[in-house]
Amino acid sequence: MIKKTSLKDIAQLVGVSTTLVSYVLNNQKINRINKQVAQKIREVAKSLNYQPNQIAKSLKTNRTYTIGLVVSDISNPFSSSLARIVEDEADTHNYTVLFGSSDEKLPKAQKLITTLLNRQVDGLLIAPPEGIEPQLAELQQQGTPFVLLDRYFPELKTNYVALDNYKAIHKAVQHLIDSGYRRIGLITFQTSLITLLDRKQGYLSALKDNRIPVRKTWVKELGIGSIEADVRKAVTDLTTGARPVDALLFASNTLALYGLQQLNALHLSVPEQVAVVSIDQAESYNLFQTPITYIKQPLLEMGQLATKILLDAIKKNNTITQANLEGELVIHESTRAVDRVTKLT
Amino acid sequence: MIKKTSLKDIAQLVGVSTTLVSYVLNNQKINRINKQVAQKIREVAKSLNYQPNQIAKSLKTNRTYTIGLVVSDISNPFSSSLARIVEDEADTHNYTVLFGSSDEKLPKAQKLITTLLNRQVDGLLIAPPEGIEPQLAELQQQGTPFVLLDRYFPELKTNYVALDNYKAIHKAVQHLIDSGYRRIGLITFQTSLITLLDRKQGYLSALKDNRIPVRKTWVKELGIGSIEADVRKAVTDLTTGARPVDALLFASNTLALYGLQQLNALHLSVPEQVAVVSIDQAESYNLFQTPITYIKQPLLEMGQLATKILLDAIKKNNTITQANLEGELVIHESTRAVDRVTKLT
DNA sequence: CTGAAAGCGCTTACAG
DNA sequence: CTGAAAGCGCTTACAG
Repeated sequence: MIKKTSLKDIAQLVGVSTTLVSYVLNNQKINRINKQVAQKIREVAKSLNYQPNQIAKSLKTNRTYTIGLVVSDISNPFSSSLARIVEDEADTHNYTVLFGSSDEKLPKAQKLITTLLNRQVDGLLIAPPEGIEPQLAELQQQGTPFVLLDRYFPELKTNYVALDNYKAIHKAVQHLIDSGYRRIGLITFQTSLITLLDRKQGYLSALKDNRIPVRKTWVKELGIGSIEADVRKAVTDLTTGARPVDALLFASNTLALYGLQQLNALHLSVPEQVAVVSIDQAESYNLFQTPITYIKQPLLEMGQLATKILLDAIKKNNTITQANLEGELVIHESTRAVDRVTKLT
Repeated sequence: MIKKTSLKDIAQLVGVSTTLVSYVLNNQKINRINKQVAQKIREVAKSLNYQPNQIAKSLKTNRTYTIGLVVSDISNPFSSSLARIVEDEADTHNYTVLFGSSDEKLPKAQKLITTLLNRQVDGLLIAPPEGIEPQLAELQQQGTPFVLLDRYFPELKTNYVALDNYKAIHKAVQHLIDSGYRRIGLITFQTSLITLLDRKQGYLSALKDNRIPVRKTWVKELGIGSIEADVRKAVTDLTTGARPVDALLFASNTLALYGLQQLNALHLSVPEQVAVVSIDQAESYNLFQTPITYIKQPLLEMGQLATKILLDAIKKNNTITQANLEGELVIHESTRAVDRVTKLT
């Protein structure tokens, strides 16, 4: 690697101190620097194609202009869409993004956070897995700026930006009921994350509000592990028993992706035999036989807001911001009201 | 932010020099250091929860253990899948990944590369847009390690890892022909990138090899811009004219995604009315009415190999590695041989 | 208007 | 077996 030009090189060539070069190239105290000298410095810097060493700058200023992004899996469309939004928003403020995937595993997430902090990121954007609370509390104590994304912990007073899950799901279930569906199945993950608890709660209370008794068998809570197989089984169980459900609610895009495949495999028509609602859009839903009704997460707003809150926090704004954004129910063909007679065939 | 503990803090507490602390914590010259002292240093480091400042280390060692990843758009499944693989492979070697999206735009890509280099990344993984050649040549001249991903420039002698596009598409078209299809449309991008030129070439020569005259109208080369609308129009044009094609080949996953939607909209059945092959898999194809035959890019191999080559290059290995990996044709229902009579209905 | 000097938190060749 | 010291490439308070 050829040696890059440094401030010193420029200083020597122009015959001034590095101090001056630094001031000029950073546009500081520019009003009391000799115009000619400044001009000359700029010229030489340009001709040598000077690029500041951000690392050296960081060591001195304690700012890296880098933020860390911890997602569950960057290859998941939810994460990667968010990553793109964060990237763009960060870029506006001259920040760069270092990322990592936790796979929802606590040790991985912990290690990731430590690694990113050793890299001296100025702050963190975290989609936290279960059990990370103690480490978050520690970050908070150390004064490390961070914002939680998508999930949060009610017992922790931290910045976060998430969907108003309760309301979103309540709305979705109400819509199903309004369209004439009564036997509504929910496929979700088994977890203590507030996100999914709220989703379940929204489902339960929407049923209750409409005086529809809930059946335990309608709710399938899957463990992590063999997700695809589990979803397929859950869909089969719910749709092909003696008293099948007439509508299915998927609590995440991954669940929906596999669930829809299974509906295809079972040759069930949507919504005639079973209506479908998914939380989280995915471009791919458009390939399905029937356009899917889904809860649209305000990803753009989530990503931008979270990034802004983080950058504010980095600038020593000490307020705590907690946002539960409203999801939009996008109604498509998959929840069309279906004639009861037809439906029972 | 509370001050983090530094080497100096530990040194003072233990009553030794920072030199010694550094050696111990980095396991260097450990055989000639007093065991007791070493032990004590480790204890204190632990009790103070010492975390090395990677930035300071980097300034001295000229190694950041960070690589830059320039993709076209991190929210595209191709990019994000690759990003995940790169992340994992990099992590194995204690490297972290800084990423950015170029949107296939030259100025964005240039700025990104500069930014990443100012961050002193040890090397770059780049999915290069058209026109970036001069900057790549410059990087090469400066001795900055980099590996091109997915695309490359024949006139530039650089490391790269890409698909053997010519062969892959040739194979796909041959398969269509073997299944009885003769009027094969290609939907691709208008570009000078070798990747897509090779794909087109593979298509043309497969037809030629089978003595099928090529019609210009069968090849749709779309500009960047309103991709979705253009794809939809291209699909409509190709499938609904007086002499429609009997098979469609999509040259990228984005093209296929929109194209399949349009086939749905046109109520065309696959493969009865038109067969479909796509380059690049996407989990989402599984939602389509008919499972899609596609060319499977060896993403895992691509990402891992590219990362390994880069890390080798960073370690001053001066060989140049160029890999054109073979794609696998995964045959599904969408290219099933269809009875000619049925097909013409 | 300009520069010498200290210092950010590390590493490491060198001396003892 | 251990430490003083230089230095990585910057920034910036201070002096003049």
